[in-house]
Amino acid sequence: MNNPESMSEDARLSRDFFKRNTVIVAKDLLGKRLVRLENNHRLAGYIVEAEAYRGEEDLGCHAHVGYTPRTRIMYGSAGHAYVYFTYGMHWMLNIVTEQEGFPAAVLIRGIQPCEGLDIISERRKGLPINHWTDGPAKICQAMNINGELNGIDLCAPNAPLFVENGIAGNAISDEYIKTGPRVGLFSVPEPWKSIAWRFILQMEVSDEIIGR
DNA sequence: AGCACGATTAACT
DNA sequence: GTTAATCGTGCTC
Repeated sequence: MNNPESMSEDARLSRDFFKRNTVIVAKDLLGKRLVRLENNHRLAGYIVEAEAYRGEEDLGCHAHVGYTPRTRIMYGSAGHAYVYFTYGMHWMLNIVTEQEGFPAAVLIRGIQPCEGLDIISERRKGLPINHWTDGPAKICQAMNINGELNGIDLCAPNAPLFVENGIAGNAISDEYIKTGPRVGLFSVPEPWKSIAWRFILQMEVSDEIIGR
């Protein structure tokens, strides 16, 4: 990471980035670029909202039930995709974090599209641009992310899905980051229901801001 | 084998 | 603000 070449703004995030405390990773993912390659298309968007789900202790985390076929991926090594199906119709994208054996992941809840807008608009037909990718299942619809990508390594050289260092290694100032309770945990006991592990980027991400 | 519920979304009143 | 859509997962019988 000390090599200037690896700090270029388009560098893919390494496994070391994800292999840290989940709450920190969730916050640090704000402003990074989520990239999806399919066929000859490149779709991308800046991550503007993310949530941390951390360990069996966290009663909001799927892994609170322990190691099952569904939670298996979260127990694996960092930087892998945990894609799951819910409400009978929606896919959700998470990125596995922390040490192997400790189940945790970051849920990607919102992105600001920046590449492949024609395809994204086609897939989100009829809806206004600000509602194309402002929810976890909407991102998966827009980027064609489904169970086939569950368990893939986002740090592999040929990965069809990965995250790029959108802001050239610079952290975003806390004044632009809003925190709050995670969404949708209706029957989860406290303190997990209210813990402020949701992170939202409050500013519009522009090429100027990220120094391109 | 059956059941309750879900890290949601879109359409509607 | 309310609600239907729709099915995998984990738990109980």
